[in-house]
Amino acid sequence: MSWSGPSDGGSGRRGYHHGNLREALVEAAVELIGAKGPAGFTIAEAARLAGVSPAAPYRHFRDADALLAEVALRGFTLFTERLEAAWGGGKPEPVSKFEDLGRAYLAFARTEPAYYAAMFDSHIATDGHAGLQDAADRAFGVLRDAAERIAAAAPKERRPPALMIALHVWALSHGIASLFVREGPQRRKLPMSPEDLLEAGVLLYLQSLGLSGGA
Amino acid sequence: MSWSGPSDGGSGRRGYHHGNLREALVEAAVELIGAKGPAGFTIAEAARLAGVSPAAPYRHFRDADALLAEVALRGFTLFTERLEAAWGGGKPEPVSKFEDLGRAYLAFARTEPAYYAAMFDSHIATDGHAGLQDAADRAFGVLRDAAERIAAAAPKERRPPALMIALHVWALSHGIASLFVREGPQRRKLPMSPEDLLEAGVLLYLQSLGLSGGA
DNA sequence: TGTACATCAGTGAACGCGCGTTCACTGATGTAC
DNA sequence: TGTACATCAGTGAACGCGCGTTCACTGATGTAC
Repeated sequence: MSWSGPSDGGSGRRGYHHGNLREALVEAAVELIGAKGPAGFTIAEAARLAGVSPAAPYRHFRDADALLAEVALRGFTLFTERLEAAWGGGKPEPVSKFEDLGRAYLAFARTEPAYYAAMFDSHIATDGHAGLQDAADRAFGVLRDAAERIAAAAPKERRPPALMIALHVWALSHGIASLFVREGPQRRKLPMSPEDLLEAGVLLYLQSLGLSGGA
Repeated sequence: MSWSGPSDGGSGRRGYHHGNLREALVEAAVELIGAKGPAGFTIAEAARLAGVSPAAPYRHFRDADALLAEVALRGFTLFTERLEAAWGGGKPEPVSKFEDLGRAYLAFARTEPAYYAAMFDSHIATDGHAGLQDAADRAFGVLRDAAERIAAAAPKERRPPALMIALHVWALSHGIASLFVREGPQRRKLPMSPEDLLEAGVLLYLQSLGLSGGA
């Protein structure tokens, strides 16, 4: 009955050995986190979702935390890619590309709530999960590089510190994403989209630094 | 051996009946949330901490969510008080009191991490917990009123919308609190305190609106 | 003031559940010769 | 090319655990008369 060789028809399972269980577990974790938040996922349920016995995950992950950290790691990597793509080296026009970067931040929180939650809501201890801190640093690095480019437009003697700009814009983006994109009692109706709110905030901010055109 | 009447010496327990179990459970929940996050607390452990059988809490709370919602509710109320005290009606000088308001926001996140987590990290559904949304609204109201007072300083024909100011400042404060005050892989070393970062951001922002003196 | 009674708040035992983790095992895969 | 063997990845059964929730109960409190 099999026309397709060793495959079993799309599940990825190849008989007794799964073939790609590590990937399947990460995908399952993402799905579960998306459905119930970082607290609502368990190794056992991820195993079930991957169609495997509850002992199997331990061949690939030390414990639930390690799996969660892997999801966060991939989340930061994906996040970095999305931010880099949006920034695009700041060409052709840095300020408008900087706005695109902000929009990409919110878009990520919106379209990848599971990754976003694993990255920012799971409160994983960073030590013991090598690479996680680095991955988070790389994501922030995109923003910092962009801020450097933006700051460079100011005359040298009154150039604002790029790191400060990056921190302000990051915090504003994260705050808007947390308060107005995600669910919770703090969420409220806005008279505008989160994207527009962020754009207005960033433009006003850059304006006060003399880095953006007019009132 | 008892010099103090019906008390049993400080635990609040008065014999068979606890006397104030509802309060004790809320306090226990706050303590547990502070120690392990909103996900790491259970009704059973709160009962144990209050020195009571695991069935007792059900006389006071429908389930764990109801207890968590009560913590969040009290958190928002306390938060409102702190913010109001810091703002102090904007006297004597609105802009500097507005900065105090921001500092109070961060101070709350720092000194009351359990309440802060219950309010912003627990992802309680707001429906079914009457009063929670209102309490959150009142906290935001302090910020919105302050923003209105600040905006009123601008000439009428080019006065920025106070709601927008309130939303921007709230998001910036919340972002800084989430990223730089609380633990997690996203937290990084800052070249300044979160308080100074917020103050600089708010001043620059107000400046672009023509609402603050300076550079 | 005393007594009977109603109400209330907490008990403790019990239940079923799902989880994390371990263990000896076994089927599948890859490799040496 | 074939065979023996080592290694690897998943099995399934089992364990102890703590949780949420229920139940009939009982001790304490308050109140009517």
